[in-house]
Amino acid sequence: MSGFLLKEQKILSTIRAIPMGSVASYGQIATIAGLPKGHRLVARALRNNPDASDLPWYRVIRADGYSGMAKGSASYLQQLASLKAEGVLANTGRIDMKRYQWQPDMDIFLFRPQDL
DNA sequence: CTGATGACTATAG
DNA sequence: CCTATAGCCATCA
Repeated sequence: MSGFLLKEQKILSTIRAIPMGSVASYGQIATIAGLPKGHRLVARALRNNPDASDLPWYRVIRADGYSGMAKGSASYLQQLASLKAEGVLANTGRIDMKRYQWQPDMDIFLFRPQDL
């Protein structure tokens, strides 16, 4: 058994937590899953589970706001269609991360002077 | 063991 | 806006 499988489950769980109408970057998913340097693992986890049910894989995009899929591929087209259906895809074909990037309860990341 | 690869990213010019 | 580069880590030849 590889420890990677456990990480993979955490990654998939995190992706399942992305709310409708929001998107997350590979690096963001990795960080939330407890793998700050695991962006590559997120990509691998998705590649290993292309048909996992209950997995909104299309909400995972690149940090620059574009799809990571090969342009023109079936997955690429499906991802764009799904994102457009949720109303997060701009006419330019690029996602406005400032507006639609998933913002979970960030309290744990905020600077809290009273804790120092 | 070594080097290449990938549904990636941040930074620099 | 663009390209180049280093860093990343599991997997494969």
